[in-house]
Amino acid sequence: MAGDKSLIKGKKKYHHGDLRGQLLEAVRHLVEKNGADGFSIAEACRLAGVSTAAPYKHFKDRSEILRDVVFLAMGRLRDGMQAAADAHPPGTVARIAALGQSYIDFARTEPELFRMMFSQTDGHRDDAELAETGDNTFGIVIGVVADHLGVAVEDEEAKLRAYALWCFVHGHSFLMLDDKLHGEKMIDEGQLLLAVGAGMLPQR
Amino acid sequence: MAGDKSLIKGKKKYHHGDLRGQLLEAVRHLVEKNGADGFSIAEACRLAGVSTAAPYKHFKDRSEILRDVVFLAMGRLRDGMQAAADAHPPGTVARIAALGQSYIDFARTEPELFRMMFSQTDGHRDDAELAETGDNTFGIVIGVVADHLGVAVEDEEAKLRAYALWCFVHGHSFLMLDDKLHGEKMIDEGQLLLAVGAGMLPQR
DNA sequence: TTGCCAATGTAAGCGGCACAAACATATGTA
DNA sequence: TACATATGTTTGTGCCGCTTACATTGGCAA
Repeated sequence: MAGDKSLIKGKKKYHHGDLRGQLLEAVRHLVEKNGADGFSIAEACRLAGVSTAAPYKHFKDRSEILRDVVFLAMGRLRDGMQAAADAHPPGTVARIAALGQSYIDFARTEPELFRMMFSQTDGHRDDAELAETGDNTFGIVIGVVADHLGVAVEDEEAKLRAYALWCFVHGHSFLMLDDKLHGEKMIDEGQLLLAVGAGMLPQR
Repeated sequence: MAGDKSLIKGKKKYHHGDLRGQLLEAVRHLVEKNGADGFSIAEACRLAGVSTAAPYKHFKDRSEILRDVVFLAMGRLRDGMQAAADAHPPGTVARIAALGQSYIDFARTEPELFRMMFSQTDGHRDDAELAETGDNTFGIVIGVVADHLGVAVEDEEAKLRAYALWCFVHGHSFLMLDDKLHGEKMIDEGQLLLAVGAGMLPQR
């Protein structure tokens, strides 16, 4: 019973236990550390303590590993946004702003992963599961915006405004990550979010 | 004189003539064809008809080649935006919208290159020339927005609105490339641009 | 318990790539 | 004409993605 599941140094077991999960975690960690291009499956294998061929028992190829890492991340983004929205009363502008802030915070906290989620130059553009998760997330935004407008979620203007909000928040996230303003503190993110959430830019 | 500079099949010259330019063009072509990850320097060498070691007489490493490709692209984006703005009278909302449309058109026309311009996970975030070109481009936007507001380009609100516009256009460009709306034709891009350019989203 | 099978690991090797010598050829200029 | 320099090739190294053949393990049926 002593040292049952613990991997005592040197006492490696042939079977890993949860290699799949460990690999996904290792890849996520490496992506965040070295960027989406600056890592290799081989390095993740070293982290997990297995041979470089082991991953191919769990994933078809490198692309599939990345897909799963992205899929997990998209789930976390969605859950975080849902929680952020739930922290404010329905119909309020604050609820809309909190949604956007949650999105931006994710980008700031896990920049390389966030970048990878939207840099899918691979074949994942047609992946049904990924698309569904993304749609669910956008659905949250539409719902919150529709609440604020007092219309049904099918309303075209709710969709339009939700999309415009998404564009704004998405664009700001990337420009921020790329430091396109070179650290200029010219914007009050929270205030701008409130204004955009309310449907207009600040007037003079 | 006959066949002076033309590369007659089999009659290869030892010196290439403009390998640097040809490589940049080859890389640009490959990036647009296969995506930012789906190409190799070696493949570009094959296109240019030289050995895989030749590029290192002109570029320090792969990263520097990509930097230059991106730099050229950023120049074209800037010039295109300037031309688009010049096609409309100063102060008009149409001028603002044309700027944004030019940006979006670039993204649509050269999607992979556009993506690469803003996926710099390499060390190019601190590159002075790149930053300057980007600043110049943003300067165009600020100027056009300031004109419309009737204020100086140093005005904080001009900057703020210009940035908000950039965020929106940038975000829409990426979401469009990633097909996040799955082809849903729910937005009238031109109209939305006009509204955002004027400083507010369409009211019911 | 025993015996076998499927799951899951390793070892070795292939081809491709980025990059580094060392060497070859062309070009411009004294 | 001679030489320095720029620009190309050949050859080689090490890493990586991925494959194939083989080893080990755990679970299940008899």
